[in-house]
Amino acid sequence: MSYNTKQKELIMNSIKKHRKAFTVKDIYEEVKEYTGLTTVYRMIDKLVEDDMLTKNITSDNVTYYQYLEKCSNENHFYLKCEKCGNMIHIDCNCIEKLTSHIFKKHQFIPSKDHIIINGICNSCKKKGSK
Amino acid sequence: MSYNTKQKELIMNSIKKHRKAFTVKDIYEEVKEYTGLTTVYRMIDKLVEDDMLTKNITSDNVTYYQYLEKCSNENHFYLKCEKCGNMIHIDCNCIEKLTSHIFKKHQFIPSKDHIIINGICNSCKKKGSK
DNA sequence: CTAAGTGCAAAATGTTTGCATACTT
DNA sequence: AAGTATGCAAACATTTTGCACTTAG
Repeated sequence: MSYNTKQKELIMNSIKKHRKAFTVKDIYEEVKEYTGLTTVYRMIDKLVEDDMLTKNITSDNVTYYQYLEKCSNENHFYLKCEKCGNMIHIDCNCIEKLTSHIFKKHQFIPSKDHIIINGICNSCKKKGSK
Repeated sequence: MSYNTKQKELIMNSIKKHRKAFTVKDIYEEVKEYTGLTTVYRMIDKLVEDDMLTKNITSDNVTYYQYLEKCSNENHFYLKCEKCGNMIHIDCNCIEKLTSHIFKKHQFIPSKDHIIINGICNSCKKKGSK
């Protein structure tokens, strides 16, 4: 049903190395000697389908992916910095409070896999305002 | 510094009519008799810069814009349905609780303009699971 | 041997840019 | 008149598709 290939292994290794906030290009650059761009796209698409990666597109149209570790708890809550693009994983029950509130009071099922709050991270804040 | 034109007025009217979850195409379709696509892009870009619109790109690469009303309070909190694409505006202090927590405990400045939680809305939930 | 995977080139899509023209003020 | 806005066509970037070829099992 699914074959193991050198290309898949290469791409998977590259993804695991980057883990967070990588682009298709990032991966392709690392594997292009042995793998075509199409294959990278196809594999990343499948990983997103299989919930191994999250896909985020910034307001300037750059698509970032992030490798989802199989966490022990189901919190996948990220603070995403609008300046540097970094996604900071937060393990805090504050998000559970919010999601259960949303579910109960607003009749909406928040997606637990990846809740993302945009903003400015601490180090970008320090670097000063634009 | 800025001139008033028929095109701007047309585009602005169309945006205000749609208000939420519209695409460049949606607007263009409405004004194309009198306005070119480039102008629509340029105007929407400017409105985003000026914080009159928010820009969101879904995981299948569709760019939606949303007109930000000048609300009395500064809550711009949306629940975005991953199925139907609808963005539901929520006026509830739960979000302030969360943002002040994030600010205090996680040294991160959440963007107040548009906080979006993804998930499944009530009517899509009722329609059954895929 | 067969199904799955690959990779090229081409197509499709969405967005931006250069430039000549037209419009506002 | 001067600065701004417009719109076409072309450029661009990213992603997808068709198809012949290769590879894993």
